[in-house]
Amino acid sequence: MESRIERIKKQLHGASYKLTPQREATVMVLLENEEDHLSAEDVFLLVKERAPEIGLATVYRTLELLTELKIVDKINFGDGVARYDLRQEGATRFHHHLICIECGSVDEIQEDLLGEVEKIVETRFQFTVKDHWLTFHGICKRCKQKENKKK
Amino acid sequence: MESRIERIKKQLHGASYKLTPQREATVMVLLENEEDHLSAEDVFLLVKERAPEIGLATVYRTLELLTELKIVDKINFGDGVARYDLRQEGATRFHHHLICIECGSVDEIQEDLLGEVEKIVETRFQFTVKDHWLTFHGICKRCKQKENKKK
DNA sequence: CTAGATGCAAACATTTTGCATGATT
DNA sequence: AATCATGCAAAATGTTTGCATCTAG
Repeated sequence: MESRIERIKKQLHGASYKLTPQREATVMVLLENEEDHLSAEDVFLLVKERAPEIGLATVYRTLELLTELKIVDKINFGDGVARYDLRQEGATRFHHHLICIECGSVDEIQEDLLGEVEKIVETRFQFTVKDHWLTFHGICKRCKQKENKKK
Repeated sequence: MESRIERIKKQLHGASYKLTPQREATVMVLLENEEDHLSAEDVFLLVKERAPEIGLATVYRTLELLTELKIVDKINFGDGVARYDLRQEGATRFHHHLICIECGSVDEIQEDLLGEVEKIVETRFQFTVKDHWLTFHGICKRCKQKENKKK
């Protein structure tokens, strides 16, 4: 069984990009922090732990590369910082996010909830959907529980 | 019949903000370009036409204010620039966008297509939805017509 | 009259780029 | 060996802030 990291490496190779230690370390960091939504700076600091000589510019260049190859998605939650999120293997659409306006947590929804909605968009607006970006703002489960305990 | 601009002015007043000529000019520009998705710089240049002494910082401060009052929404389509979009009067949710990956056009969908999806999120993830942000990437009607003509 | 708003310039934060050096295929 | 990738520093971009001045209420 081939591991996820190996497949990503092959993807890089396949697109005729060199497999440098810096790129490898960056991919590893992304895999190990799949739950998080790391900024370039975050990735830089984590990569630095295992490859201290790496420069921030290289991280930016690698993340751009991975975005191009659709291995990661670049997201922007409104603060001025770009974050990078691994795409599920084989997924044709980006996953959804739940952002809590109380605690700032970001949860992911892997299921695609937009099948019907995309059909409507395709027929009613004659727009061929290639990808989607859906984010909900609201109150998360955990904060609601906290609220209830107070009462 | 009260005009939209007057109601916005009252909202400003109501929140005890002063109604300066600069703020008025900024709101006018937003109303006159409701279809567009103007950046702060865009707004600045347009406001400058009618109030040449205005400074960019004031535009930023006004746009922040209007965002706070939910008169406009601050959006980020992935390029590093924040754009500002008037919210429909009385709308509790932000409207959706269709971004064409061919020509870069941004169309708006005012109808709320997410009623059912929000219900699922509320029950399945116990997340109370306050607002949503939905963007589709794909090929717009116009670009598809151009494609067909070529054949 | 006074709190709040403005314009300007400087500061900030993030991201991009130029270039000489270094490493991968 | 040749091409592509890297690190560093400088530059570019977009946004925010400090402060003296001004103005709407």
